[in-house]
Amino acid sequence: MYNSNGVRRLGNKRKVPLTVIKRLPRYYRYLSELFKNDIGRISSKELSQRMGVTASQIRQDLNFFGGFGQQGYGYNVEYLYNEIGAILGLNKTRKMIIVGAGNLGQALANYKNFRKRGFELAGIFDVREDLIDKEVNGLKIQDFKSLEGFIKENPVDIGILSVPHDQTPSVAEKLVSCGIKALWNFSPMDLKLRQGIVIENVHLSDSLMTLAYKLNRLESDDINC
Amino acid sequence: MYNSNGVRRLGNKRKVPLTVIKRLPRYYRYLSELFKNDIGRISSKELSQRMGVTASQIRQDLNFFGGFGQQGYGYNVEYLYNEIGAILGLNKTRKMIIVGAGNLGQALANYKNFRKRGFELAGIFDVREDLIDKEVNGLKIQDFKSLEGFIKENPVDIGILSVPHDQTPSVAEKLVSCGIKALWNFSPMDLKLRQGIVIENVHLSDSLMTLAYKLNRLESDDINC
DNA sequence: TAGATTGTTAATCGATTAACAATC
DNA sequence: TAGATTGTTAATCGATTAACAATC
Repeated sequence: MYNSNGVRRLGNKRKVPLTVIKRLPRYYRYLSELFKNDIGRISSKELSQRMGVTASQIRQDLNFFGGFGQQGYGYNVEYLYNEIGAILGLNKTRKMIIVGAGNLGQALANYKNFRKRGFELAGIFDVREDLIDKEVNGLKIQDFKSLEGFIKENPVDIGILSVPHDQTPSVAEKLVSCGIKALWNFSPMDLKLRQGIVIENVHLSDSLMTLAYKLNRLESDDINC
Repeated sequence: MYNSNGVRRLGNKRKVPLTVIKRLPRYYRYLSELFKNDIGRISSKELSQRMGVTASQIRQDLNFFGGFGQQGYGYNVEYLYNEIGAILGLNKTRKMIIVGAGNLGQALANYKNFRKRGFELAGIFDVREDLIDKEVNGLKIQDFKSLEGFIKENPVDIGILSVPHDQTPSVAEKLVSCGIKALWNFSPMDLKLRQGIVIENVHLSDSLMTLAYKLNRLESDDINC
């Protein structure tokens, strides 16, 4: 089903652009803060000022998913917070495993916020003998060899890849062959995604390089201007 | 100085959009791979196929910074690699400190790739008594109280914030008051940036929520289509 | 030279902002 | 009711893609 611009529609709705989706977690964070501070309602204008975006953009973004506000009133904070959570799928629990129990893997395993949002760590795996059986946040690191068996016994939604660079493709392949459909990739390498697999790449070094660029420009502006 | 579209120009050049800048590290990674594999030259077409973007976009992006190619030949891999590195500022060493030596802070401290790109870790700080004096990647974790004195003795370019959520604003303020102009922020909170300070936020939970959204949509597409 | 491929301008596409009728 | 603020359409802006003359 296509609209007049040739854009695919899902059911009755336009396909939501990725730019919009990436803003949802940010709205969610701000609404969470408002809710914590017992603020019951908010207008797009007020929220736009807090967030440093336009009110138009907020209303446009939300209306991809439905009309959550009320003319003359604005938005009910708790309601909108829950709705965005539901859109993001935070109302259903997602089981995760970590592959690669080095520093980063262990740091992620200890991250408390995930569980709060409905993400549950089910297992941690590594190939390194000295790490196997070590306990991290209440879970014993398991031998990577037992991964396949584990996934057969325990359904897993999300695979977290915190393995060294050169092992990323093969580990990703393994996870996908075990039926995992979502990969959260921390290696500085883009994973080729096949149909039916979703991926989020977290390229820390890209972010640091971007920061270096900004700093450079800042310094040269100081000199020139 | 402004061009016909009213866009500010820097010297003779248009201001480079952030979207373009964020793509530079990715070009840099791909060129690094090509260089490692002894590939001496590449055309925008060939590179576009490897990266899954259009050749037009590559040529447009590069031409914000200058003409690095040659008609009929393409781009010299080593030259372009070095040029992009220079644009990103990777040819000058940047001193960094980490504030917050929890799991994430320690993971970052152990990250080997940073040094390779010219980022040098100069210090790690925390308030926790049990962490102070612990050695991480050859550096002793220092008392947060000694931060100010340390920065006076040792010039620092980049401050890495891996402290708990609620301490982020005050620590950021402290770093800025000590003269640090670039912050790499890992807390799930946007830092308000004042004039003359540059920030990169790494919101891990935002990325995970985006992944959850994609997974949801994937599953509902499976059912509907 | 002929073929290849850039740098750059023009055309298209998509995303953001503005405006306002609808309505709480 | 009058004022406020949404949902939505229209206008603008910016980013991407296409096209091609320049030239190696």
